[in-house]
Amino acid sequence: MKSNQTENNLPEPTKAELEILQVLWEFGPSTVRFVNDKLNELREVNYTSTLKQMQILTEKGILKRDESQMKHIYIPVEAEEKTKDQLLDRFVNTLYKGSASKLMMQLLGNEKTSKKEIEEIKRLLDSMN
Amino acid sequence: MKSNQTENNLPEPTKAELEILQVLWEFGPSTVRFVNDKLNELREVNYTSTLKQMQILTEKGILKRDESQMKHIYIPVEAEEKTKDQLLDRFVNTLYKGSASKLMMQLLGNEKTSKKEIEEIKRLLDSMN
DNA sequence: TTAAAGGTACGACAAATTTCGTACGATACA
DNA sequence: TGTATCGTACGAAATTTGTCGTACCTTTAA
Repeated sequence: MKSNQTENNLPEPTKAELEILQVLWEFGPSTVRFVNDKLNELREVNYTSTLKQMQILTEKGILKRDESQMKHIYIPVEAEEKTKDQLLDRFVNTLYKGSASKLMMQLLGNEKTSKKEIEEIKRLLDSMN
Repeated sequence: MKSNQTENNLPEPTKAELEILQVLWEFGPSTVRFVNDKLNELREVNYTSTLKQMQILTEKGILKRDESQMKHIYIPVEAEEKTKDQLLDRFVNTLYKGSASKLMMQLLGNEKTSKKEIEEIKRLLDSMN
């Protein structure tokens, strides 16, 4: 048996799970039906597939749900920022040995990062002082 | 059938594949034995498992190999920077809707990013003007 | 009061990824 | 020259992840 846990003991969200989290982050606590509809704007997914995923996410402790009504309402346990922090952390560690500035360099060297974005970042840093 | 391709048509490296790439990036072209030994410093892996992975990576066109000797030498096809660019790009798009500055904010808000790192980033930006 | 619509539960299947056993060829050297 | 060692090839098992069919419950409205 292999356990796939982050340092604070939350299982790593998979790709499909992340898709669901994104919807919940964007639109707040939602029903399976709502999430499934959103997903279907991007690709075809069966309702029960989404349902199953959300049930698994609940088992894993990534989502919790309000069962007081027939239409269960699902809610992320951790705040968006916190989960993203974990993912970012893992990403930086994996690819850049934990060096944020290395990641930055990559980002700045990347042609996809626009001048406008760079200005934005500069402003951000200056305002931190 | 589901194809998992990046925009420039390279299959996405999986987790285990990434581990192998890291070793090759760090130590340069290597034999399976060498890579396997490195991996085993982190976790137990069977030699033939690593071999198989590297063969798959070669089939996918992510690695190429020099078969002129009995001990084949494996080499990444794309430069480290390029592959990381792709991964970073995907990461930013997935989690931050493509906004590099949003990622930055997350990075700066993250307690794991040290003051020293932040200074480093500032210097970097200033030197870009 | 029943049929349709919409909900959950859950086992089973499918696909992708990872790991490994076994076969067998090369090399080294006692 | 034979046997231990080290290499590759490759099918298949194991695991993880993703999808779906079916059963069955609840609500709604004719």
